[in-house]
Amino acid sequence: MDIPKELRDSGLKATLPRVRILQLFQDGQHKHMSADEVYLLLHREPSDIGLATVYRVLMQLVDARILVRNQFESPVAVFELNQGGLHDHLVCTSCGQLEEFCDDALEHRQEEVARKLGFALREHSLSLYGTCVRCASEAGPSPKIRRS
Amino acid sequence: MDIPKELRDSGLKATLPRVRILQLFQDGQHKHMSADEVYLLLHREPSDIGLATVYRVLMQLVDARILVRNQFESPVAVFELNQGGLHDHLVCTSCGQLEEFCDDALEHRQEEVARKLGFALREHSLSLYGTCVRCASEAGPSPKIRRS
DNA sequence: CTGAGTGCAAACTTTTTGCAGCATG
DNA sequence: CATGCTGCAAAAAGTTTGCACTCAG
Repeated sequence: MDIPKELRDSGLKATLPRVRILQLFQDGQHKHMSADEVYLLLHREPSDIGLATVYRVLMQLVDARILVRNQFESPVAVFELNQGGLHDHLVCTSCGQLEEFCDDALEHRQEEVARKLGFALREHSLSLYGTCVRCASEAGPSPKIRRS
Repeated sequence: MDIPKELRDSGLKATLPRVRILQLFQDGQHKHMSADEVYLLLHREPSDIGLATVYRVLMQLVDARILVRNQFESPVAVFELNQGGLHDHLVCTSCGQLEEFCDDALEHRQEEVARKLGFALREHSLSLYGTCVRCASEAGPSPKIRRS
């Protein structure tokens, strides 16, 4: 899809930082990125886009519903394309591998629980933490995630 | 339960900061607290417990499985007593009201999904966001949560 | 008594903001 | 060419750490 157009359709000027950042997400190389990771990727080739701009652009893209912000366990926010559905995550606590999934039964049951408690459900965030096959089979996988 | 004993059973000396902090949680007045809230509550009566100590104690209590750390939408970590089960949350995005629940069907289904994707599930974090009855009925409820 | 624990202040990390200049539409 | 956007640097906000002193066991 034409990125400048997509931006303009959302009421944003198609400036270089915005185009480059959105491109990073659409390239699909890295589906989940923190502001910092975006900044580093941008600067793999010379660029003078500032970190503050990265934060501003990410926020605008979230407001424009182009991206979604996730706040897994750590205090760093992580962004990804808003692909409707697919907002649930399964994180390997050994290697950090991240799987996405969308399960209708789960979504359904959540609706039900919320209704039972008198809430109108608007959003949800479900993250499962465990060990992926690869790490489970290895003897002592080095924990890259957090010390907690 | 005897708080000093509970601490010693976990291998922690029963020091004043630890006792007072754990007391705050067991009093049940505030089930969910950030480090900052704990610090403020402690200082409602004169006290020289430092914020750094609050953070250290909270971390130790989490390590000791007495507390659980939650990272809802915002970047602030929120702590609560580890009551086994009951780890899911329903947050009203208008007034901030927080309901806890535990739904076997959901837990079960999560296990299943994880297994299907080849993961050994260890933990999960589910947060539902919506509008509670009270806020839904009011005209324009003031959003106290965050602007995102 | 003695090491674990503490208070304070300073460092760190992540994110936000103020402002003067730049570039898009 | 006007305003929205940007880069930089500085400030916030949340959390962690270094160090000398204190207190629980």
